[in-house]
Amino acid sequence: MGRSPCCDKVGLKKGPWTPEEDQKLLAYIEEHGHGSWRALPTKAGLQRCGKSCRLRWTNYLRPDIKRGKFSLQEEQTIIQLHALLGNRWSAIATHLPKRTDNEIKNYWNTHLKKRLAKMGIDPVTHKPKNDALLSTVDGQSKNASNLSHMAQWESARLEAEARLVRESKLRSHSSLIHQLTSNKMESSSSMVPMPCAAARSLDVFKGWNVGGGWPASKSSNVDLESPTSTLTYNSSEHINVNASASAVVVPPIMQPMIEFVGSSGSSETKEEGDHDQDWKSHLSFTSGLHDHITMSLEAGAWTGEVHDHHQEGGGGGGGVSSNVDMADQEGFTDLLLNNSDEVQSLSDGERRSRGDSDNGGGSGSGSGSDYYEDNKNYWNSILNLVNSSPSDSPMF
DNA sequence: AAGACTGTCAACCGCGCGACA
DNA sequence: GTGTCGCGCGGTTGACAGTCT
Repeated sequence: MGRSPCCDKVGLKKGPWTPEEDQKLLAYIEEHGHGSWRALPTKAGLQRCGKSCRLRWTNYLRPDIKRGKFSLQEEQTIIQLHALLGNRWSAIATHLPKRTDNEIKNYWNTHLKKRLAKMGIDPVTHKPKNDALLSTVDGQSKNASNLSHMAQWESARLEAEARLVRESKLRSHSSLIHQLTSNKMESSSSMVPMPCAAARSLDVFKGWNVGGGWPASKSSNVDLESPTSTLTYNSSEHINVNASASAVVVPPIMQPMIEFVGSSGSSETKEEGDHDQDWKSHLSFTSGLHDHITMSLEAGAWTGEVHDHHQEGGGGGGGVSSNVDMADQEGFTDLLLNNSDEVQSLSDGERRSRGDSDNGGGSGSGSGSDYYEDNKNYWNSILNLVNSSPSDSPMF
């Protein structure tokens, strides 16, 4: 279709890679590492541009790539992270080890997007399509806005994680090559370990969830700076992350001060039913306009309010417990992942009540409540996903 | 059997960003 | 401060295989 050449140089090969080319590239990288991608093709004796080589390596030849069908768990992860991050495939890929961003992107476009659309869920907003209008009515827009703030912050945080993982991968590349050459014949048993940075960054994130949790901001020195990306978290177990350079990209409109107010210090997911009574948490965001927006998750319901930032006190200590009623999550994942035809055959109301049926049943008295419930389940499941570190997850 | 249609996925392209001189 | 280079990301394309008519 008359594409313009990707490289200035004429005579470079394009199109599908031959096994011989693969072998050359593989052999060269195993021996020397990729170094400069631009210089690689000539050194490796390939008639390709460096970009093409890089793509071939990262998307196909790399040894730490898992191919084949996506598991249900992986599908769920992709959907949830996409709700949070949008089309940031590389960031999503960092949470799916052994999957490439290209593969995830393809899978989303060919499978998941269609499935969501088929179910009447907007694959972009991840909301039921007819809720898009409802959401602008009354106070719901406020909630939507608050949730959007959460998403922005989470997005920034996950980007930072992604960067850390990438940097770590670079650092560990030489050891990967070494491992490659020494374990060449051991094939899949010699998988590349998860980069340590991932664990480290997720440790940071566990600060959201760990016992003791996030202390109140003023008394305990919770400090999230942007754009220098210094995150300091002082508590009995001091966690101090200085994600230097540009690791955290916080949207300029939002410099978040996260403040958790919880009644329990337990990090463990409470048994179903417990959380309704004895846990609550607040997520507080401080916007550039000094509005203090508090998201409260009390007794299983999201509420939102805006305070004058300067009048806000320190808040009590204790940890957040962003635990999620697993039944809620199941409702969510059922909706997304189970037999779509069956779900499709249900009316919207039926679908909602199905998804929420585990949640006390009679909550869906009106569309507004439904909206609350939908959002609650949806974001609960996302928070749960993000809160569970890869090391805790069965898939990592 | 053959052509049309659809789904899948590897690969390409353009753009933006960071590093460096 | 500016220009250049190299890299990575996300969007898009096109070849191929499978399915339908």
